[in-house]
Amino acid sequence: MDPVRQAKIAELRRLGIDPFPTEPFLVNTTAAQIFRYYPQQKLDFKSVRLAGRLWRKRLMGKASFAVLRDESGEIQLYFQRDDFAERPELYDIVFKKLLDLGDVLGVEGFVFTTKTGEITVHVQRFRLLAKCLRPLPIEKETEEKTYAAFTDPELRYRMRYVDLIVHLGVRDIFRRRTTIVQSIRDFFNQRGYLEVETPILQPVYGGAFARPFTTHHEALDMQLFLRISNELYLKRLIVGGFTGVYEFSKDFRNEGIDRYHNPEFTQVELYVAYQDYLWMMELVEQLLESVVRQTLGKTTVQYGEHEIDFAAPYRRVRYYDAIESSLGVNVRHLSERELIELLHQKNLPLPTPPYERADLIARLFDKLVEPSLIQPTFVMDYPIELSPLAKAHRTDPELTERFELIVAGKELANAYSELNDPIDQRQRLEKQMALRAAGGLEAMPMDEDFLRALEYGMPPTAGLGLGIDRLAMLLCNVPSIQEVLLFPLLRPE
RNA sequence: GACUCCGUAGCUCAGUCGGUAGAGCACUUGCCUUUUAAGCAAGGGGUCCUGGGUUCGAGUCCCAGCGGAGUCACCA
Repeated sequence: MDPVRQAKIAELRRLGIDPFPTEPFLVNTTAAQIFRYYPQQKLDFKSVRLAGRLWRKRLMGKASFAVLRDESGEIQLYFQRDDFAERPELYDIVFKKLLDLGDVLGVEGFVFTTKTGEITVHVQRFRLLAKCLRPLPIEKETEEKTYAAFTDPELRYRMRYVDLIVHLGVRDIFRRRTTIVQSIRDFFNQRGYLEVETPILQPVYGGAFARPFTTHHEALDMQLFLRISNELYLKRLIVGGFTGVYEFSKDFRNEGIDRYHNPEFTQVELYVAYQDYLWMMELVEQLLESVVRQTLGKTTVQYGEHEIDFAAPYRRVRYYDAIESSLGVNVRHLSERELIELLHQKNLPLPTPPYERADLIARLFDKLVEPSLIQPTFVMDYPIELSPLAKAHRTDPELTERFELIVAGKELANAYSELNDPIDQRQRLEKQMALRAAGGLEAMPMDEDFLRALEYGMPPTAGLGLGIDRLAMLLCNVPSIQEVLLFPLLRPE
């Protein structure tokens, strides 16, 4: 804490001013409302009350200017000594000396326009609502230059409250993120799908392939995992008779951190009975077009150097065709040796063993094809080896009824016609376990309860996972996931 | 995990060839009744990330560590 400011607290108390008063301060307008309505309706602004942080002081002799920043924006304040004739120390001492930038302040007065044309609140009374004991990194801007910008990403994320105070644009990002989530929720609710909550603490993890976080329940003396996915629980609900369920799911993966990955992240997953992945593609197009329109008021979004158009329909391309048109080679029937040769040719390292042919192909796709897909593109019909929870393709048993939606070179959504044959499902999971065991990885117990649920019969179902963080990155035009997470994971201080 | 860059005042940064620690903003004091990056004048403020080493002397050079950013790898 700043000793100068601590001394000011003592001085305020001596003057009978509580630096942290209890009484509420009722506001009746905001900075943005004043700017919007005052020019037409001046009479409505004879007695305004607003609250926010003291953001700038331009002190002069008997009159001074200041700037107040509230949630809606900034507005200039005007103080005159004459207004405080009964207690001049309120102006000379309290306002001029004891109030600091960053203090939370309530003001009362009338709106006017200065000679230079700036809409300003002429303050007649003010009350300190909370003292700010640490100096804020307040930026000063001119047309050419920004002074003292608060830019260190670590500090911004570690002290997000300061970042939010200082950078109005950061608040906009998180408002927009909430708009995105709400418009997805509205879209699903309008169609009658049921929002549910399923366990975050799971005795067996599944539904994706990732290392989990492990924890322990004392009373049951039981190992538990933070979910890496909620897929298997939502499918149990389809077995249970719901025809459409979704969940905004915070998932946890014990893996590396980079600008696309945080150990906890958010997906929305949707499962709809009696539908397939072709139907789901159309739903996703409608969903995204609608969400983007509601969030931005149009269907296009600038992301880095690209303008991306979310208006339906989206291009559709089959997995092997996408690889062929990108590399000029049909890789589907190449031998393992030929695939390794191709990876060498393209200067790509091999995956860590044990790997299958499909893993080599996946590497080609991930490194060479996916990054080139900028406009929303459905890549369909993935190899069966890569998709253990997806139904085999109706016309080609080596493929699955699966699509990923790629936007700006990154996976945004993943969907299947869900595998509902319990015998096939068991075999596929067993094969995955065998592969893990061969790679020396810790064995993952089979989710027997999930298989039991399937044995009771799951209707044919279309399932979708959509990455909320990635969507927010796109619609906010930010290059890293940390910018759309209020509190991204950091090392301890 | 590998590599590259970075770490100096509350914030953003400069610091030459190794020779007394700097600027702007913020802060403190004074003047100023429509200013606006307000201005003018004066002033305070440093574990130069940490620990070693080289040197008469290290913010600067070397080594190690810690932290951050980026690229790659891992994450089917």
